[in-house]
Amino acid sequence: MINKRGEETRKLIKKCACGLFASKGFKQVTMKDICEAASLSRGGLYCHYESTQEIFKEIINDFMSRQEDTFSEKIGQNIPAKEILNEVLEKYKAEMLDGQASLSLAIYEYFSIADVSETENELNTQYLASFKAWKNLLDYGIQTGEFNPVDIRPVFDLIIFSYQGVRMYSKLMPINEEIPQGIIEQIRKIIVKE
Amino acid sequence: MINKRGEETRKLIKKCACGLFASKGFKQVTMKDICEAASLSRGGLYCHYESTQEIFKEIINDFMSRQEDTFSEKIGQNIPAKEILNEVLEKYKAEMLDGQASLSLAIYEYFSIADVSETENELNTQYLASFKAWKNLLDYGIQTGEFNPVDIRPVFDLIIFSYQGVRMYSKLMPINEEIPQGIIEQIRKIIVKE
Amino acid sequence: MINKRGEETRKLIKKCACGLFASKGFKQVTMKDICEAASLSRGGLYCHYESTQEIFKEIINDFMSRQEDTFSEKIGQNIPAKEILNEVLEKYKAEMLDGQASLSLAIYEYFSIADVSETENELNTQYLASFKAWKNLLDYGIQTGEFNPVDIRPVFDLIIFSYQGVRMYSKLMPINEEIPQGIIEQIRKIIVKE
Amino acid sequence: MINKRGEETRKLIKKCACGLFASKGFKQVTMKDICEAASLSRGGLYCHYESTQEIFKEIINDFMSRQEDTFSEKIGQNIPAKEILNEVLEKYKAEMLDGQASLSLAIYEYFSIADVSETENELNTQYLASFKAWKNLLDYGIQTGEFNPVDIRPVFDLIIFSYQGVRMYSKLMPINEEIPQGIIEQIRKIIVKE
DNA sequence: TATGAATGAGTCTTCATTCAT
DNA sequence: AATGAATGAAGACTCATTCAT
Repeated sequence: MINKRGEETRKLIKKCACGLFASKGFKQVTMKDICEAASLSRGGLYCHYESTQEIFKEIINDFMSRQEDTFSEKIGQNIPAKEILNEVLEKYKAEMLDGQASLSLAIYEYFSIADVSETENELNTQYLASFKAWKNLLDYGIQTGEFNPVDIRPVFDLIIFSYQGVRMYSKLMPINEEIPQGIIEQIRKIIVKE
Repeated sequence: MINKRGEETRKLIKKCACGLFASKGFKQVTMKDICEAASLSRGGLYCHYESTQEIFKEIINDFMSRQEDTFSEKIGQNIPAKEILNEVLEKYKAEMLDGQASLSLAIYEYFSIADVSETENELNTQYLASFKAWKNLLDYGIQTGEFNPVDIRPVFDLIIFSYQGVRMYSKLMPINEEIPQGIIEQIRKIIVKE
Repeated sequence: MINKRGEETRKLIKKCACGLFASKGFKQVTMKDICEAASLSRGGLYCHYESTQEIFKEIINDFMSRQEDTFSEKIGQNIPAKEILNEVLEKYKAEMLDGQASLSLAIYEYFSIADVSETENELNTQYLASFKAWKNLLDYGIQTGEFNPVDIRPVFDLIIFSYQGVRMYSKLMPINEEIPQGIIEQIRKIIVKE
Repeated sequence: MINKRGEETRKLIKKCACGLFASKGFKQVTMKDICEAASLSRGGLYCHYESTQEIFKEIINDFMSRQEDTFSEKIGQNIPAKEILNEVLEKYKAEMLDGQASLSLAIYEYFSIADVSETENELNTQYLASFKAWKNLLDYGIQTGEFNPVDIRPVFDLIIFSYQGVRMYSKLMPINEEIPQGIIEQIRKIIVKE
């Protein structure tokens, strides 16, 4: 209760900062930008965060903690693998198209700062978590006979990196709907039987 | 040649700057960094280039002009499509692994700076040039019966974006040889008959 | 006593601040440092003191009011002059050695701030008070025949300034016991007969 | 020749900074103060010096390198010890009176900054050098029979620390001529025969 | 061409100080 | 009395950029 006001300010800061990071990348955003966006004084911002890194990290953590392994839940409900796959591919497609809202560039910049990447390779962690989820889905689909018996790891890599590649480029050149559409169809072809 | 020495200095500047861009990205490199790396005085550097943007642009242009459509030459020599494909995939694989030398991050940063991307979308140009080359190769292979009659555009997208995705990540997390290897094999499977 | 708790807090603040002043000097200590040292909030500290100057002044005043003319009391008890002298010289020696606890540097800094030294020259007041005490002692010793008939003022100056000089240096370079020991022996030689 | 302009600027900076340090102490002087005093822009000052510490250090070094052991030269010329002593004591007296021009406070502050005093205890070095010079003089005077056979070290300490003590106080309270005069006479009495 | 001194703007960061609670 | 969020000013530092030489 006592720090309710503080918590709200922090949320506001993160919200404003998130918009800035999405549109400008990581390095291009300064503490000054953020305090202006949040209508806070210089010192006021420093009450809550010491640096853009700290703010960004918190945004990323909030975001990642919201990411759950939705596959396993659906697998437990015996939803057909094909259906789960379609759903996630549609989601990926939408994200590939939404270049402006994406933090991709900021994330890449952030993780390319030396001392960050040394300590905690959260990107790798996220990659592994994502792999685990996909492996579950593919194993499940193969077992139910809906999917081809593909090599899971390379197929996953193909999916994830083409997805990331497009997300990145979507901020830099016009990506029309055909590109993500074409990519997810290729992926479906590889995975789904027939 | 009165400006021979000048040309050499420019080359030196580009070489030094290129190393900096590859390791630090675009924004993180300052004119000061470059003149220190090239052992030039502040004013000396400004005799040749006005900004980091100008230097970077020239580096990129040099690089792109070196990229030629090597496929068409080989196709003209009737080299088997499979062989040409293998060669380029091996090259891609090597590049995916060599994170440090890659300008990926710098390129993304550079093109994400608003006023640049407005004027001249060189990235899109490069994408289209690359597509043209691959289309030639795939058409050729399909015609000779070596390749499956794939949908050219989506297959190309899958190749190029997964390649770019890995290149980006190779600067941010450990990419072992399996990943590129797995990806190019998947691609081969899609393209090559049997 | 309604402000008992307030008085305790003030004492705590002074105690913590005193440690900071002794180790860091005057200017180097901020209100922020003090509230952290005293585990008080910013606003909490301001309830009691307006500035570091105010705190420091109170510390100094407390300290000075504790300094009483102990000589005159002892003289009244007819304690031999030699004995009184020995006692005070031993005390001085101990203080010269205890560089860390000394507020010397902070005092110098504090009094060298223009607007302070203009108004109230407490340092001079203290000097004069100290002189008065020593004059009593030396007169007494000379009268009892224990001391040489020295020129009181210059001898006092020699004592007090060499004492202050060593105290200052004891914070800045290693002062071993020999230095204060040698100094007080020289002083004794000057003062005490034979 | 090439950096003549630069060298002059450095001298100007040191001159202006020296005045500021003498009147305000060390910590109270900011880079901003110095560039204003020297009519230089912020960046211009940073071209030459990185910090007030660096400037101060250079001032001190310049000053110390000007300090030579003038005693030994005069001893070599067989100038009477008494005369040499008188000369140096007069010099000390003048310095004790000139509180405003003195860097004492600044020096004390500077050397009380932790990381400085750790590495290089120049104050101690200076103390030892000064002792060596005085030892030569006193030995010489004792040998010629002009001086009493005093204990050299404690007498030196008495001289040097009372001198330093007065210099310090001369910035903080009114020091009239009597004080230094009285002190040097006491010292003379101790040292000189009769 | 090349040097390096100088400028000035921009950002970072730290605090004294205030104020609603 | 006490909290801690917020303000705003001061100072540090870094660079892009210019210019006399």
